[in-house]
Amino acid sequence: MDAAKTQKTADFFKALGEFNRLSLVYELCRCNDSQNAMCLCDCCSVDASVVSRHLKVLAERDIVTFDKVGREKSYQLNRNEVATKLRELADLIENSDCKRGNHDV
Amino acid sequence: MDAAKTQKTADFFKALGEFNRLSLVYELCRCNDSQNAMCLCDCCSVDASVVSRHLKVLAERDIVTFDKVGREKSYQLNRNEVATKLRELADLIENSDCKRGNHDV
DNA sequence: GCAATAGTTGCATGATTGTGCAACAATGCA
DNA sequence: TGCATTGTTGCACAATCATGCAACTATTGC
Repeated sequence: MDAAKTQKTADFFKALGEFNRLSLVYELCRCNDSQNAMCLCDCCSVDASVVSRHLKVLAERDIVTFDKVGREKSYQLNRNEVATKLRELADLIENSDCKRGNHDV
Repeated sequence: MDAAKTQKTADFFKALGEFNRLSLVYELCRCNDSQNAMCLCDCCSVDASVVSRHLKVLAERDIVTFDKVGREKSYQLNRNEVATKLRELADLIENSDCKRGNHDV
């Protein structure tokens, strides 16, 4: 596991590791339809600028994606990507150890 | 999803979302045997006090557990707990949406 | 008892981060 | 064209956090 990859994984977790950002993820998780930023503001009681910045972080980590339509940005949860990453780490943690010779995952 | 639970999950991710802490997790992941703190110091080039504090954070989140034997503390990764938590969120993210009526996970 | 080893804690510090407000750009609508 | 709506960005500020050092406790071994 090289340092760059470790850093990237840490950044992924860090993005999920903040209350309001995780609330946004849950909100997007609940609704199958994509939501615009103003709608997402309602789920966490902070300024719109804060939501904007949080969504930017989530998008940078590929946790959410968005389509720009007119003046609105429509966000949706990147379900496959996020679930896959979480399962990858779960598998690594559960299965890799010295005895099985799995040193380098 | 109530706020307290969301906060707890966020704290779990935050604990994994820091480079040196994640490196410690990977290090414990690689070796099936439990490792003492001084041994774990080698995997990230920071002061022993820093490692001590990081391990404390990981233990508070149930990511690692330890046995105290004499003056040494022997750490091991809480594989089941961590893998289960990661898979739970993966399942939630992949499966829950309004259409399936799964609002409240 | 004394020195060495393992680990923790207090303190100071620099960096990062979350936040609100105000100003701004861009788009839609009347 | 004028105005409302959506969203972003600059700025300031407070809080959190990662870190190193030094001092400390506790245990082991001589």
